Amino acid sequence: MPPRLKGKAQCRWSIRFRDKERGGRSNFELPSFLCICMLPPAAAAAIRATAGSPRAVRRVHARLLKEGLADLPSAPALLVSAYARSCLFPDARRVFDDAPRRDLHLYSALLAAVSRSPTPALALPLLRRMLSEDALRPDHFVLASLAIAASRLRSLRLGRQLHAHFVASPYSADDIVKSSLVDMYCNCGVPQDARKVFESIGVKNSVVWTALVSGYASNGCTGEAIDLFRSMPARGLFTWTALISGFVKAGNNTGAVGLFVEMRRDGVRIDDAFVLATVVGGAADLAALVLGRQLHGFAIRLGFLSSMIVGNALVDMYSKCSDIHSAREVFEGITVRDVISWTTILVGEAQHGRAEEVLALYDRMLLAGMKPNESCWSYLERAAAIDSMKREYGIKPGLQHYTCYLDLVSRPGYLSEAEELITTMPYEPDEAINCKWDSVAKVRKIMAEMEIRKEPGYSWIEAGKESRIFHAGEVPLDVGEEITGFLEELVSEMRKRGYVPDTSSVMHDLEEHEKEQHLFLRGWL
DNA sequence: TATTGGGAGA
Repeated sequence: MPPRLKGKAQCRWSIRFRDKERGGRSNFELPSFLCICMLPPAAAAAIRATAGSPRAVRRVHARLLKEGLADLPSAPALLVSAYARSCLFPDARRVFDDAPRRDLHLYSALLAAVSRSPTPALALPLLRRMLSEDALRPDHFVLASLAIAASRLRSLRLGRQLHAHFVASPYSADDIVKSSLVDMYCNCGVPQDARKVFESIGVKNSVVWTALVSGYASNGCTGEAIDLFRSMPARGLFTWTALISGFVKAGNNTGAVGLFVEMRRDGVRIDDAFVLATVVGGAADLAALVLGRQLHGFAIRLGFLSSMIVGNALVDMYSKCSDIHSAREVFEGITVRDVISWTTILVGEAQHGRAEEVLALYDRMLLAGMKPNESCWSYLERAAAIDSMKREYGIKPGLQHYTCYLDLVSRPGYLSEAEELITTMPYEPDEAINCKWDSVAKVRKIMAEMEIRKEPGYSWIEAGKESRIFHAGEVPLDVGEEITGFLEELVSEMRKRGYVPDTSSVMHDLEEHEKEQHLFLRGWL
C-alpha cells in the first residue's frame, strides 16, 4: 500500500520532521512557491513508495499532474523508474517522451527500465539519441544499465565494446559497473572473462559472488562453480539457489539434488520458494517421480503448497513423470495462477493426448481473464483456436502451431484428422512432419562439421533407491538374457496376432529389416 | 537521483 499523502487540496505537500520544541514529530507544510521549482521530498517519497504496484503509480502520477508537479526536476525520472518497477514499460516511455528536459538522470532511469524490459535492444537507439541529440556522456549508472542490456541480449560484441568504453572512462573504478560486466560475460558464455573482471573488484559483495557462481555453473563449469562457492566468505539462500539452478541449467540434475540435500544439512533457512521450484525442475528433467513426491511433501511442510512458482514446477514435474492426475490436482490447488500455470497444465494434458481437457482448460483460461500467449496457442484445438487466433488476437498461425496440433490429434489416434490437417494447412510440411531424409542428412553433416554431438536418447527406471539407465540397443549384462528372452516371447506372440512393425517412426534412413530391429533392440532380435 | 545476484511454462 502506498503511504497516505498529506494534504488534499492544491499544492499541499509537507515534510515530517523531529520537533525538538514540542517533542515527537510534526509536519511542516511546504509553501507553494517552493513547489514551483523543486519536487517536494514527500512527493518524491510517494513515487518511490509505489513499489511495484501499478495502481499506486498511476494514482501518484495523476496527483502530480493535477497539482502541476509532474514536470519538476527529477519527477519524470522517478516516475520512469516507478512505472518500470510495475512492468508498465510503455508508460515509462511516455513519461520520458513528455518530459520537458532530458538530462542524464532521466536517460539513466529509462535505460535501466529498457534493459530489464522484454525489449532490451531498444537501449541502443536510446543511447545513440543521448549521445547525438542531447550530447550527454554516459556515466556509471548508464554504463551499468547498458551492460545489463548486453547481458540480456547475450551480445558479447556489444558487451566487449562497452567494457572498452568503461575502462577508458572516468568511472573505470566503479564496482557496480564491474558487477554488471561479470553478469554480462557469464550470460554471454565466457565465465573466464567474467572471472578477470571479478578479480579486479576491490571489495566483493555477495551479489557479485553469486553472479559468478551462477555463471560458472550454468555454463557447465560445475567444478569451478563449486570451488568458488566453497571459497565464499558467507553463503546464504540466494547463493545456494544460484548454484543449484546453475546445475539444473547445465543439465546436472543429480548434482543439483545432491547440493539441495547438502544445503538442508547446512541448516540454511528456506525463506522463499525459489530453491524449491528449481530443484523440483531438476526432478522434472530426471522424470524422477519418487524424488518429486518427496519434494512435494517438503513444500507442504514448509508452507509453500499454494505458492505459484512451486506449484507451476510441481505441475510440470508430475506431467513429465506421466502422473497427469497429480499434476491436475496441484494445478487446482494453486490459489493465484499466471499464464505459466495455465500453459504448463495445458501442455501436460495435451502431451497425454487429453484433447477434451485441453479445450475445457482453454475455456476456463479465457474465463479467468488470462490472455493466451503464442506458445500456449501451439497446443490448442485447431478449428477453435487457430480461427480465434487470427480473428481475436491477430496472431498468424505458424508451421509450429500446426505441428503441435498434429501432435495433439495424432497421439490419441485421430489419424484421419491428422492426415486431413497435413493436406489442408497453408504450409509445406517440414522434417518434423515428413520424411525429408536429405534435409536430415544435411543437418547431421553440419552438426558433425561443427563438432556438435547429439546426446544419445535414453530411458531409465527407478528400482528401489537406484535408477538404471538404458540407451537404445543397450542391454545390461546382468539381466540381459532375461530381458531379451521376454522380448522375443512378446514379439512372436504379437506377430501371431497379426502385428506388422510400423517402421515409419524410425528417425534414421535404414533398410526395412534394420528399421524393424531398431524398433526392438538394435542387433538383438 | 538512477546502477549489480537466485525461480516456474512454451
